[in-house]
Amino acid sequence: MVSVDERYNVRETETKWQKIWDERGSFVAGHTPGRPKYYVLEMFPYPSGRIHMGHVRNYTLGDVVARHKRAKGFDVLHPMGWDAFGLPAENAAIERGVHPAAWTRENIAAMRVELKSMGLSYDWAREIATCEPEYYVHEQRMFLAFLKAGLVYRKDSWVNWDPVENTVLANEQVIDGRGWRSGALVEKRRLTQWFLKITAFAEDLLKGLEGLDRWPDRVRVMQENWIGRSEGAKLVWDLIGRGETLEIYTTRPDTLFGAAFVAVSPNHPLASELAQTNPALAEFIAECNRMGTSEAALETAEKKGFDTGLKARHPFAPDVSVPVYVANFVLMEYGTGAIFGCPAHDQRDLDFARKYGLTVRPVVLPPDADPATFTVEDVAYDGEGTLYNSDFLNGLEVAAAKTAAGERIEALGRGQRTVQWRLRDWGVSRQRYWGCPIPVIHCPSCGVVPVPEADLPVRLPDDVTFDTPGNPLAHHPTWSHVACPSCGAAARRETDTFDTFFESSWYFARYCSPDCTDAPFDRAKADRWLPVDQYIGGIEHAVLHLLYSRFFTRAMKECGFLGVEEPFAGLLTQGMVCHETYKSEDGGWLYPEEVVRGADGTLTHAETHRPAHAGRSEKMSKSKRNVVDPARIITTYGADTARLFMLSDSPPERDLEWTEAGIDGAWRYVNRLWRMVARPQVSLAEPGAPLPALSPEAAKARRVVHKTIAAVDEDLDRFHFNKAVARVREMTNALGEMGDTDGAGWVLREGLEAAARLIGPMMPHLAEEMWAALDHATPLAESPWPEVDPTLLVEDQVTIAVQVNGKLRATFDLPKGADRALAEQTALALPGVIAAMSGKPAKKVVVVPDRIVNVVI
RNA sequence: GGGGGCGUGGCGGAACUGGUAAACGCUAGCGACUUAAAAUCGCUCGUCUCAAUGGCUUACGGGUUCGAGUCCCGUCGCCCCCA
Repeated sequence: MVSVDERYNVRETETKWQKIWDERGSFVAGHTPGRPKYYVLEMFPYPSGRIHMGHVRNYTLGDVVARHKRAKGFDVLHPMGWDAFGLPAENAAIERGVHPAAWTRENIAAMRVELKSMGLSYDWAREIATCEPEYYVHEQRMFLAFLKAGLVYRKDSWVNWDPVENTVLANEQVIDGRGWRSGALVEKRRLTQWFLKITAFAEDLLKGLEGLDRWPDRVRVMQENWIGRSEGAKLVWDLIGRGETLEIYTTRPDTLFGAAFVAVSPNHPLASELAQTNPALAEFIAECNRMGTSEAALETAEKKGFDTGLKARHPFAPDVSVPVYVANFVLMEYGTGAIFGCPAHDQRDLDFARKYGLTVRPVVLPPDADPATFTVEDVAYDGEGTLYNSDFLNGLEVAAAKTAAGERIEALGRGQRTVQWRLRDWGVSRQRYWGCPIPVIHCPSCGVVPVPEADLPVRLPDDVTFDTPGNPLAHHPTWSHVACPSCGAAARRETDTFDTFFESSWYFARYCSPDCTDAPFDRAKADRWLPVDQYIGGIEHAVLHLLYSRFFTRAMKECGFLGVEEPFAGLLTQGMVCHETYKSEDGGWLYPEEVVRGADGTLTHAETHRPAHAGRSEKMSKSKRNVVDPARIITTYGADTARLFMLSDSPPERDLEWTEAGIDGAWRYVNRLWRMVARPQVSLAEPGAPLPALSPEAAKARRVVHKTIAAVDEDLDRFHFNKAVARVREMTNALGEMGDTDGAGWVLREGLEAAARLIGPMMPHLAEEMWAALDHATPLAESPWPEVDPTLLVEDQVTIAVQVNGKLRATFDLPKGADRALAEQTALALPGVIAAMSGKPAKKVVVVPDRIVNVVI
C-alpha cells in the first residue's frame, strides 16, 4: 500500500488527471476498430461565453454514458463543438462594437476552458465551430446539391418586419406584436425566400417515428402532431339555383348522411360575393374579422353563423338539400375554406345545430347501443361504431365507411380523397450577417445562378458595420457585386444567410471526419459511426431541431452523402435545472448569494439587511437571477461534486432542484469515499492476493459488492443514474459497517476497487485517484468494467412475507426454491399468523414461491 | 379547446412483468468526540393512538383481484405541447 494523503485535494487531483487523460489520448475515438462502435452526443452549445448549470447537467449525463460504454468495450465517439452562428453575436456587435467573429471566438475559448474543467471525456481533436469557413463551405456545397436534386425552391412568403430596425424578426423576437428591442409594432411583409422541401418527406418522417423506439414517446407524439397528417376528402355540392358548385373538405366522409348544413369561412369568395348585395351579411363578416381569426380565438368563441338562404344538394342523395351558412369557426386557410356539418358526431357542429334549430341525425351507432333508442342530446358522439341511417354505408365500421364513402365520391366524379399535412416547407432565408451565406448569384439575364464549386466557400466579409439598421451584407459596398458565373455580366450575390438550424442539422455527421476537405464528411466514416446511438439534450428541441435533422439526413442520403436515414437512434431529453427565486422588498430579483437565511428561516438582503422573500422554484435564468455559476461550484467543490449532484436524486428526464444542501451532501460523499481508501478501517489485502476463507459477515459484504456491480451496470444502461448513485452508496455503507473478521481486508479491497470503477463514469477524477491509491498503474479511464461473479448474485435464503386476508402478519426465511408445501406449512405455523387467523380455518392459501404466502380465511 | 403526462413522508425520490410501500439521500432533532467550533461518528424521523406481534396511509371516490402505488372507471389538482 502506497502512502496516501488523507486530505483530498480537489483542484490538484482534477487538473492532474485531466492532463494525464489528454497526454495519453484516453478518449480518442476510432483507435480500436475491432470493437463495436458507440456514438454518444450531447447537443452542442451556443457559445455565449459562460457555461450554465443546464450545460453541466447535459454534459455530465453524456459523459457518464460515454465512459460507461468505453469501459464496457465499445469504441466510443464522443465529440464536442460550437453552434457558433446566431443573433447574440450581432447584438454584441451593435451594443458593444465588437466584431461577431471576435466575440464568438473569445467566447468559445472561454467556454472550452470551463468545459475542460469538468473532466468530460471528449475527443477534442474533433472539435468544430460552425462559423468557420471550413465548416460552412460544406453547408453551401450541400445546399447546391439539394438545389440540383429539386429539394430547394424560392417563393414569396410573409415575414415579421421591424420598421424601426429595418429588419426581419424571428417569431420569438416578436413579443405581443412588437419588436423585442425597438418596441415598434411589427408589420407583415412579403419577401422572396428560400425554402427546403421538408414536405416532400412528410410521409417518411412520420413513418420513421415508429422505428425510433428509444425516443421518449412524448417527443414522438409532438413530432407526429407537428407533421399533422389527416386523411379526408374534397367533394363538391351543387348550389341549388345558382348553377355552380361549392367544394368542401372533410375528414369524416363517413358521416355524410348525417349532414345538416354546409358552412363557408367568412373569408370565402362565396361569402364575399353574397355580402356585396347583403349588408347584414357584410356586417356579420366584419364582426367575425374583428374577433380575430386565430385558431385559439375560434375554439373558445361562441359558434355563430349567418344563413345565406342558399341550399346545397347532397352529393349522395339528390332529393336532399341543406342550408348554406357563413360560419365564424370555418378557417379559410384549412382545406377549402368550406365544410359540411354533421351535428350528431362533431361537438362544434352540434353546438351550431342546436343554436339554429337544425336536424341532429345520428349515423354512427356506438357499440352496444340500440338503434331504436340511441339519440344525441348535448354531447356529440365521435367514437367508433357502426354506420346506420346511411344508405350504402349501413353496417360498416367507421374506418371502412370512410373508405367506402371516399370511393363513392371518386366514382361519382364529385371529388377525391386527399391527405392533408400540417407541416409546411422550411423557410431558411434570414436577413442577417452572422450566418452562412447562401451560395447563389442573381443575374439580371440568367436569373438565379449557383456559385460554381471552385468559388466556394462564399466567405462572410470581415469589414462590416452595424451602425445602419438592416442586413450588413446588403449594405456592404462591394461584397455583393460579382460577375455572373454564367454570362459574365454584372450580377449580385444573395445577401441572405441560412437559418442557424441549418448548421445543427448535420453537425453530428461532420464529427465523423471533421478534417475532411473535399466533402462534408467521409462517407465510409459517416456510415460506420452513424446513427448517433445516444443523443442527449433539452426537450425544447423536441420538434424543430430534431425534425430538421431527420429531414436533413434523408436529404443527404438522397444526394448520396451517406447511407443512413435516421440521425439519432436513441434520445434522452433531460429536465431543467431549477432554483428558488428571491425578491427584495421593492420587488427586484435577487441572486441567491445576495440572500441570507437567518436561524429562524427568515430571509434578508446580505448588504442592506432589509427583508427579502423567496418565490417558487423556476428554471435558472439570468432575468430572474436564480442562477448558480458552475465555475464557482467547480472551483469550490470540484467537478466531481458538481457531477455527482447532477446525477443524484432526480432522474435525468425530470427537473432538478439546485440546493446548497444538496451540493454539500455530494461534497461530503466525495470526501467519505476518499477517506475509505486513504484510511481503510481494516488493512487491505495485497493486490492480486488469492481469495481467503471469509467470515459469514465478509462473505455477505462480498455478495453486496457483486450485486451492486450488476445493478449499477443495468441502471447506467437505462439512464437510472439516481438509482446507480443510491446503490453505490448502499454498497459503501455496507463495506463501512464491516468489522475486522476473516477475509475482511480482502473483501474491502475488492469492494473499494469496485467502488472506484462504478463511480468512474460519474466522478472520474476521484475514481482515478482511488484507483491509483489502490496500486493500479493503468488509468481507470482505460480499464474495463468490473466482472461479476454470477454465483454471488443468487441468494440461498429468501425472506417470505405472510399475509392473512392480504394484510402482512409475519415474515420468515426459507432456502431459495423451497417447495410450496413447505412454505405453506411454515407460514401456517407462525405464531403471528395463528393469532391473526383467530382459530378460523384457511379457506384458501395462495403461495408465490420465494415471495409471499397469502392465507384467506 | 385538442393532444400528452404526472400526483408516494417536511423535501428530492425508490418499489423489476400486481406480491413485505417509503431504498438512497436532503432537512430537522437528540447524543458522542472537542476547552469550543467545524469535521466526523451514533440514534430518531409517514401518521394515529391504549405504544403492540396494533390501527390507518401512495390526491379523492369506486371497481377488478387471494393480494393494487402499480390494472380499469369517475372526480379534483398540477405540468408540458399545439393552439
